[in-house]
Amino acid sequence: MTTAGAGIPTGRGARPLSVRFFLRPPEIVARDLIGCLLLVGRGGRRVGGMIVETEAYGGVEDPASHAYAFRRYAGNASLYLPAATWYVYRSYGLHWCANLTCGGIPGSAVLLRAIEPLVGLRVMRRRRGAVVDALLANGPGKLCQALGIDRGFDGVRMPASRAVVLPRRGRPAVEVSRRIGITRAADRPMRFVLAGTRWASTPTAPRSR
DNA sequence: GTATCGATGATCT
DNA sequence: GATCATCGATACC
Repeated sequence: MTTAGAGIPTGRGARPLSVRFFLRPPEIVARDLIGCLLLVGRGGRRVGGMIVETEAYGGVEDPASHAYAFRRYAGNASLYLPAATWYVYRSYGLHWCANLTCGGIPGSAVLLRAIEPLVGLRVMRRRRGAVVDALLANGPGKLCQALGIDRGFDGVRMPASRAVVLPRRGRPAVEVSRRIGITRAADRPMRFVLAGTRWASTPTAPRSR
């Protein structure tokens, strides 16, 4: 079997995460996604890496969620689709942010915030421009740019040929902190970071806004 | 290393 | 017209 570093299986022996994996509350899914391998694209253009930072959004019960109080508009329809569906939206008018929907709470999802780049480094470097590898995918907008995730992924259910998540080995140490860049429900401990990683957006709890 | 600030424009009200 | 689940540059420690 081939690996992509850190003992992560990338070859034929690895099965993608099942839909059942995502049929749980977003905090559980967000924590368990840390250490998993995200792969996007096929063949020579396949890119990806180990998930090192996520945030949980509690759907209709979470004031910070786009689905809070059952809000519905054209752009957030995917949040209400079944678990393991991509919800991709535009942030600040120019960046993309990628989520995977969860079960337990309607409209709940996990925001993918950072990966350790492992597969397709040349492609990711080209997409991101001349930046150091530490800045390739250490933020939700940068992650989407490096992986080529855009609106075309919105509403697509996992696993799909265009993207898969492979399980991790073991139980990595995960640190919990406040979510980044939000004002409502900012105190909730719903951000998850692989302990000791240098690939997350910020190593410690972020500033409060 | 951490904090602050302005650009940015699609999306929503 | 207001609002950002951001980014990158800059200033400072």
